[in-house]
Parts: sequence; C-alpha cells; structure tokens
Amino acid sequence: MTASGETEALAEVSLLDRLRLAIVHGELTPGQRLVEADLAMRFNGSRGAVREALVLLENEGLIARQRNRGASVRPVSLDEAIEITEVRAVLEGLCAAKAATGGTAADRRKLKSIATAMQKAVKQNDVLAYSSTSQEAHLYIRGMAKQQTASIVLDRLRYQSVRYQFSVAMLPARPAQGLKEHLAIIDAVTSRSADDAEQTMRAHLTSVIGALQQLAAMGVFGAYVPPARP
Amino acid sequence: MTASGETEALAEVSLLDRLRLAIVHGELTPGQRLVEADLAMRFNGSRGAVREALVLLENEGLIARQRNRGASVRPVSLDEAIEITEVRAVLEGLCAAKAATGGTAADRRKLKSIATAMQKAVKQNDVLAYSSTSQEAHLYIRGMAKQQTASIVLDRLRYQSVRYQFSVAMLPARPAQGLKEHLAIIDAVTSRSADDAEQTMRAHLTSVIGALQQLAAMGVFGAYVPPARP
DNA sequence: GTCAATAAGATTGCTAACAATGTGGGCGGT
DNA sequence: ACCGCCCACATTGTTAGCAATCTTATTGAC
Repeated sequence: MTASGETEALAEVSLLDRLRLAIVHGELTPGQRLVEADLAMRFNGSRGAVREALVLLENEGLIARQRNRGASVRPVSLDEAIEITEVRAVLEGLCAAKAATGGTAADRRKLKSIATAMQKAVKQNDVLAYSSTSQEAHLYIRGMAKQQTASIVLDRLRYQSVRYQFSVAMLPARPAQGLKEHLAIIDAVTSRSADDAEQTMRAHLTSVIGALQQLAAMGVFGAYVPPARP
Repeated sequence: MTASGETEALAEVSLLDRLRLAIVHGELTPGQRLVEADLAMRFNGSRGAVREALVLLENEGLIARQRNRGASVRPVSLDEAIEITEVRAVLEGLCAAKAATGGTAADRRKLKSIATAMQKAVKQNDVLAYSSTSQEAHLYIRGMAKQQTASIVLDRLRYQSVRYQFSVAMLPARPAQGLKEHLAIIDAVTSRSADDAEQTMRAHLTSVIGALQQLAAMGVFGAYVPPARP
C-alpha cells in the first residue's frame, strides 16, 4: 500500500541481499558512508529494516559501524582475503571428503558432466563460462557433502572475497591451471576417495592463495580503492 | 540517566552477550518464546537494542525468528553438534598447523606450562580444572595461529554446542583420553611440526565426535528438552 | 460431538518525532 | 597566520503509538 508501487512486485529479494549486492558490486565503494535514512529511501524499506541489514552486514565483515557515528563500507585487505581462502581451503576440503563418501551415483554423473562443460569452456577460452562452471562444481560438491554448518560458513565468507576472486580468474594462466585442479578434485570425488578429495581441494585453494599473492606483487589492489568523497 | 540505576554501572557487557548467556546457561529453555518487550524489561534496554541482539542470535543459530511471529530459543540437535565439531576439527587443525610454524619460543614455553597444569588437574581428578585448562590450551593455540578469520568463526560456533561440550567432559573416561590427545597436540605444536599439529588436533576432535555419539547412544539428550508450556 | 467461521488478544513491524552524540566550521585570541 | 573553543548541523539511538499479522478461544452449523 505504499505510493511507489514500482519495485513492489519483484521485491522477493531481501533488502539485505540488495544492499550486500550493491556493496559487492562496487556501487557503494569502500570507505563510503552509509546513512540509514538514505538507504531506506534508495531501497524503499523502513529505517528499521535498514538497521537490521546493517547489523548483519557488520557481522559479515562487509561494513564497519561505530556507535552514534554510522556505518561505512569496509575495504577487505589482501591479508584478509588470504586468511579467508585458507579457511575456505579446510572447509571445502571437509566438504569434498564428505561428498566423496556420501554422494549418490547420480551425483557423480552430474559432477562428471560439469567437468566436461568446464573443459569445453577452457578449450574455447570462455573465461566467463569457466568461472561459472567452476563455481557450479564447488557448489555441487558442497551440496553432496550434506554439511550444512560448513555450507553456511562458506556462504558467509564468500561475499568478503568476491572482489578478489574475480581478479584471480582474470590472471592469464589461471583457467588452464584451475581446470587441471578442478578435474583432479572431481576425479577424486567421483572415485569416492575421501582423502584424495580433501587433498586435491586443499591443493586447489592453496594455488588460489598463490595467485592472490602474485596479484598483490603486481600491485593490482591499489587500483579500485578511491578515497571517494563527493 | 534512567530511574533504575542498579545494573547501570556494571553494564559493560552488551545486551547481546547477556541474552546469549541466558540462553546458553539454560535460563531460557529451548522452545521458549522470546518476547521483545519482555526482554527489553528484563535486560533494561530499548526494544530496538533487543531486536538487534535477536537478529544476531538468529544469525548465530541460537534462536529462530519468524516474521510477525517472534523469536524462540532453538534447540540444537545432536546431528548439528556433530556437524559443528567436524567444522571445528578442520578449523582448529588449521590453527594448530599455523601455531606450530608461527609461534614464538615464549609461546611454546607457555603452552608447555599449560600442559603440565592439565596433567596435574587430571591426576587430581579435578574435572573442572581439566576442562578450563584444556579450553585454555585450545584458545592459546588459536592465538598463536594469528588467523583471525578462523578464530571468529570458531567463536561463533562455540555457543551452539556448549551444552554438549559440557556433557562430553562428564564422561568418565574422558579426562584421561582427552589429556593424552591434548598432550600430543601440544607436543606437535611445540615441535614446530605443522602436519603433526593438524593431524593430532583433528584426531582429538574426531574423538570428541565419538564421545558425542556415545552420549547419544546412552540417551542423554532427551533429558534437558522439556516441551515446556506453562 | 466435530468442524469451520469468526472475533478477540497478543506481538511484531513501521512511522514519526525526539533526545543523545559526534562532526565540522566559524570565531576570537594570540 | 595559527590555535583552541564553541555552536550549529547531521546522524544515530530511543520512545511511544499505531497498523498488520498471527494465534487462540468462542460461537454456531451440521
């Protein structure tokens, strides 16, 4: 019954998700102040709803809040991204191991089909398709693992490091290297070898850490951080 | 400047922490409804502050909230406790490995002193002292690891399973078994062997999972879950 | 007696106004 | 010109009241 009636019908994504997306997509740049009233206007929700979202985003580490001073987008340092990837390594390792022993035959077939799709994407130099299929593989393995706790933690961690993940995929030699690693993981999981699955998954993410450090050495990370004050 | 002026001075712990403690300590039993107005009275804060705390506690998994229906204390199932321990295993394994390579000589001395204190506690059958020194060991290793991300995640997970942790410590053979495992961990960390540290830490928590299942088989967990309706 | 419709009650979520608090800019002193 | 103080401003945190929504108990039909 509000007056706007525009974003009304498709408002099935929560204000939290939309706000998080705005941050992750860089529409709200690191350091930028987040004024509750403004956000309430922009996403047309109540100020209370905005506060709720801000509380959760602070908890996720995407923004910083100070009492009586408000919230601002928090830049995620490279060190933090590396830490996050280390944590991802052990958690996804756990999931891979459980996926190897727990999945069904249908799961393993599906996983193999993802593998061929990924190979095809790399052969065609389609970075976007590679990126999406590789993500699909990770997610599918997670699903096979039936480990909700790990899954929830991984979801929460993802948002903090998306920006970096994107950069990593852009490194020239990455798709080829990543493909090799992903195929090894899928092989291990479909062979139902828990130890192998864990090891290859961890090796993969260790290699991602290497790529992150490489990017850091190239000085890529000063690029997107404008102090930004209008 | 409120009228009460009683819990005023020592209100250095946040409403969130106090509310969480009330849940974890069982003052608010699983299934019990949490009415915002009542909680605001009880902890004398504003309703907004209570809402903020509830949002975070829902995020931590300690309570469940439904739109327009309010919040209630969420019972944590045994399966969930096992999942949480699996996640703890890999995360604390990571921390142990990093502690082994990253700690200082002083850190290692301190860790050894914790080990002797723990041995003494077990020798004297002091379950409480054993429990607290073992927790100290875990925390100290975490601190040595300098892995904030893992540490934060572990903190968040702890509250969900405290109740079970307590039960585990009460199993008769546990202190002896746990002591052995803890000493092995500390040995590995102080020998600066990352792999050993990770393995022994994971073995320890795997053994905790075993104890949890043992407790489940004994039917311990029906005990504290009264449907509770006045 | 059982079931459905309905009304009453309780609780959340929202709105609007206000109080508390931190920020920045102007003003005067040196 | 530079420094510190003070005040106006912007923003958050709180309060009170209301509307929306869910739950429960009651009533009435079959």
